[in-house]
Amino acid sequence: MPSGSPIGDREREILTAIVETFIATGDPVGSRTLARSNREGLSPATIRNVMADLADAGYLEQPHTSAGRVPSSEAYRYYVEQLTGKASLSQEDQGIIKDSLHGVSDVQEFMERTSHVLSLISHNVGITVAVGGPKNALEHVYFSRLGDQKVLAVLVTRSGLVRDRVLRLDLPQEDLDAAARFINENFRGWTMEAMRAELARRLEQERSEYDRLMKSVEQLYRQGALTADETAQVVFVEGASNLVTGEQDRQRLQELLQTLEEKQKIVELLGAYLDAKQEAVRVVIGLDEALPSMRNFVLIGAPARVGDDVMGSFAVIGPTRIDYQHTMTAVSYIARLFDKILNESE
Amino acid sequence: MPSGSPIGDREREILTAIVETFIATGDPVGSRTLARSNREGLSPATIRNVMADLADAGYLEQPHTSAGRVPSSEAYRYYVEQLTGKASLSQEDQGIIKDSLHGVSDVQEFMERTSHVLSLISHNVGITVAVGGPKNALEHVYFSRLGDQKVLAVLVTRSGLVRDRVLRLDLPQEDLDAAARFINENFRGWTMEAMRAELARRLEQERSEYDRLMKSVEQLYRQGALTADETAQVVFVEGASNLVTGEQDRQRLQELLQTLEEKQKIVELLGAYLDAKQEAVRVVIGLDEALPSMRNFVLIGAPARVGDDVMGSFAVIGPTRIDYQHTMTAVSYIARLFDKILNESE
DNA sequence: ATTAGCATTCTTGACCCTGGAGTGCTAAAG
DNA sequence: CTTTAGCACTCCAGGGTCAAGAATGCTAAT
Repeated sequence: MPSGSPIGDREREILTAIVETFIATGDPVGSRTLARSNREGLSPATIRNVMADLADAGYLEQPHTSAGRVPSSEAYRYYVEQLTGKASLSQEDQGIIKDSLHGVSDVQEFMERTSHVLSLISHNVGITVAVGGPKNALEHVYFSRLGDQKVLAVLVTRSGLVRDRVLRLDLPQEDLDAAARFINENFRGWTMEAMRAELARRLEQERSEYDRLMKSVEQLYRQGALTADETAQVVFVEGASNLVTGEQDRQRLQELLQTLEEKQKIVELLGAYLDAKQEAVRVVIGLDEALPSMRNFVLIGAPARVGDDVMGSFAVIGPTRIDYQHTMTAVSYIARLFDKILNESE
Repeated sequence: MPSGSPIGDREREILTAIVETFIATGDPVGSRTLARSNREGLSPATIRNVMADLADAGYLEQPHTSAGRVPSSEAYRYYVEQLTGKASLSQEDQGIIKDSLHGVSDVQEFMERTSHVLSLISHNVGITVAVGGPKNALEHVYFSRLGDQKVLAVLVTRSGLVRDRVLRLDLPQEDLDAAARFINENFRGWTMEAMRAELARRLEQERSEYDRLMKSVEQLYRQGALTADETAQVVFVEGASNLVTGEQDRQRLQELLQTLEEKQKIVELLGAYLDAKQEAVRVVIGLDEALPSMRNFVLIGAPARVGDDVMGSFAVIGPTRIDYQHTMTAVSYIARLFDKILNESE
């Protein structure tokens, strides 16, 4: 054992070889097969020794005594770190993306199509989340009386995310129009966050005055007409059928599909792991910590940003033996494309 | 054989018994089991004779020589017709529905939650489609300049369906506002269809005049800002995980899931079978004619209507051995609830 | 018109067996 | 000290056989 340093040169090489052949074949890999495909002619016995070391160090696991080795989560993490990230997306994939996203210019639609595209080119589950985050710039609001006691509030952000909700309010249309005009004139272009803060301040200040306008605004504000925060997400999950090809048994498969149906959970998952600050693609190995049904599944995702605003996220969920390099470049490509398209369209 | 009349009294009884036990157990049912559970003490041999007749008439099928009989599509159709439709939904199910739909008042949200509810209480796939049909009454439109050459058009129907799209247009905001005011003042409450027709007429008429307002309106109209027709649907498919429990093999399961992911196909399917005119629940047996992957699956659906306007449809898709009675009452209950809730909220 | 009896057919699950792949250890070779 | 060859051992996967069970169709008796 190369005591001390966790992994030496030879170990690294063998480890990546194991990970790669396992990803390719799906079968536990043994010393024999490895020896054959290895560039430097190492004998199976040598490899066996190294493998034993790696197993001790926690990088490999044995399904049972006389089977080959399977990479552990640790191994995948290590493997992913090794990846250069230099690869670029194949012409074919770029073509698929271009075709699907042709002419799209608003966030929602981009997200919807993208989840599909991601599932197509990754052959796994493509997920996108659009959050109406507090950093979004307000384009305008619109209120419309729907019937007795009901008001429809439509809120549009600069990037084209539309959020509508029905409120229980009883205001005449003219008051609604006045309130909308007031907000649009004063706050167009503000971030949701800032707008809400300022609005709260003014409402506080002018509390005493029994201004009709401000009263309407206050009621709307209270009822959440102006929120477009984390709870206002739109989630797209596509390509669940790709999971059937995997080697899970029925039960696990069902649990997986169920989990994917719980959009809320998915949003939390992405939210928890995809840091707004980080630019690049992030790979999360060991999803079962958050979601037990996701044992042996990984998340490859990136935040969706326009300039410095985070509009949501892109992700692929697939088995640990996913094609990391390919998926990572795909996700990253799409994230960059998103920024580019949305930025220029403003 | 009771020659002539397709099915006699005894035949009918035995046929329904077969269908029911097959639905309950999922195994091909043989003469022996049937004889035991049958109220009038008929011997297995007698039953065998009848079964042979029914098989000749095309109501039963044999997986293989020495297995029991399985109902054919014909048998299910016959069985469903026998159903009284008198059953009412259990308290429990009503509770689930009430809880999920509490406080919902707009179509979209109703649809979204309903697809979930349907999948929950049917233990199958729940589907809802909201179409912005031409019969919808216009509540109002709103246009907003998004950036260079881009306009966001928001169209709200009386029932709360919101349709937004981005157009390639270059008009100043004031023109957009004027156009919106014009449309809202003149056409609020009209059906989309009528509004579009009238608008087309007026545009035609006033063609010569180079009215700035009408020019804006025309451009918007041309770009489809005012369409909310069949192509503008929102589809919700929920509960695909329920299919895993079925006895399909991997391949079929995957095909099924893929089909369900193709929302467009689903919409067409519902559209093809759910006639707007019919009031009640409709059961379609033999889905594979339209969608090969849907062999042995049935559709139980009803149009979603508010008054006389069709807003979309509710449906459950499940295996032929679904609980017809239960599912039918559930779908019908929801369809009625939809009408009730949406009607009163207007 | 029913039913009992019987030979026949076909699936299903249990069981056994063998081949192949892989491991770990020991001892020899570099 | 590192590498390798050899070998005994373990375990899974697949194939084959077998017996049990469930139904059937037919014939003959009621």
